[in-house]
Amino acid sequence: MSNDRSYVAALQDYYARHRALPSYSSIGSLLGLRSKSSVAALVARLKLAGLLDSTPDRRLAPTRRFFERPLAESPVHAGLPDPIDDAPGDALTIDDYLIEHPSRTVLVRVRGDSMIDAGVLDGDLVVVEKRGGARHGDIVVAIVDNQFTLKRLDLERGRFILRPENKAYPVIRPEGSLEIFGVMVGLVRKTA
Amino acid sequence: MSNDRSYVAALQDYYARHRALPSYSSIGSLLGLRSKSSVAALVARLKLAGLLDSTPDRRLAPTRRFFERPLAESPVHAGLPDPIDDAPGDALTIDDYLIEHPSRTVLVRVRGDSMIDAGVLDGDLVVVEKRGGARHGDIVVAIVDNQFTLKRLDLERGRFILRPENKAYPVIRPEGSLEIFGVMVGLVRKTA
DNA sequence: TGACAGGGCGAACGATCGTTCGTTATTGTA
DNA sequence: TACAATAACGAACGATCGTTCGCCCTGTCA
Repeated sequence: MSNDRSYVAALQDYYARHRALPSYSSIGSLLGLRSKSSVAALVARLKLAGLLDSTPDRRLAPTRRFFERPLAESPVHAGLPDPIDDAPGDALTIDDYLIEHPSRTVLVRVRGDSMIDAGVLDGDLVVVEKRGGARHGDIVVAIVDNQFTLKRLDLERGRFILRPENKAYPVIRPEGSLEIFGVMVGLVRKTA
Repeated sequence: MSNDRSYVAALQDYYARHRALPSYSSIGSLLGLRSKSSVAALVARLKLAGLLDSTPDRRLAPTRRFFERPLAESPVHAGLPDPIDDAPGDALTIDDYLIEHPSRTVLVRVRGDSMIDAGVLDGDLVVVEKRGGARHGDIVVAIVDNQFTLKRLDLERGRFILRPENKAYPVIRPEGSLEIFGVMVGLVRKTA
């Protein structure tokens, strides 16, 4: 029922505070349900609604939908979309949005404007997933002359080249093998 | 031991996949520890390191630190690729980095390429701080014809105008007052 | 070389978990 | 009014939880 809405809200608050879901009995006292079976029924409903899920070891876990914000009309400008609804909507945090494999992901500060035509500016942070296997077309962090460099990986006559996205810079044609540090999977910029 | 590092990595990946931490025995089989007491010792170490925490009902929960990503600040890099290892360089969460005032901050999806020369591409997420007071030079989200639009706020003969960062688009000269929704303070892009 | 500390093992334990089942109260519909 | 569906209760149960304890390796270092 629509009572469930407020229950979900309480669970969302709890999760936001602790980054974990409580146990059934804790849910109970949290929501004012005295019986664990009521909680079990609620959980079943929420699983059906696609808000909750179970991990492989049968622990309760929120789904992506759990984090979606409810549609709220902007009080001032009728008919105006609340911009948060245009947001990814399925991510609690930006980190979660950008980082799929935390253990393999690092942030690298961009120096220079050699990728400016790809919308990568000096000072930006690039989200890099460390892996060897990159495909042409990817923007990669390569190791050239013992230095990190961010370039577009491309293919030229069957050989990999590193192409800057700025006509003022030359294409890099590595001799021998090309060492790929990782692949750019995202970008973060802080303005002022 | 620095073995803990790989343990943490596995836990981070697990959490990224399920948005919940596994139980002790699951942690055990996940990490190759056959005894729950080994897991308990590990958990104690990680709590001491400030990576894990307990909820009021004694459930395991990650701390903010758990989500931090290493930041490779210097492009200069001598040894083999692993800036992760205890690099004095700091670590940060992207949310903390970008969002100073959570309650006033909102994400807006960019549509179109009118700001491409400012490195803002179609599909990017713009971090917007809701406030009326903007200064010329700021990139702002304005409300024009009941629609959000992202433009550079500029001054022309004492009047505010909205300047796209793309020569193919016209400058917007609002008649009457100009309604500012908020100021862009950051940008997030997810790359395939 | 011997002591020691760190990390892991394995068994045992009480506490808590989530499930199940039968019951009750309320509500909307036939 | 009768009936079905919904939401909650409360008790009981086996399973799993996290803790604790003692023991065993394996490096390190004086």
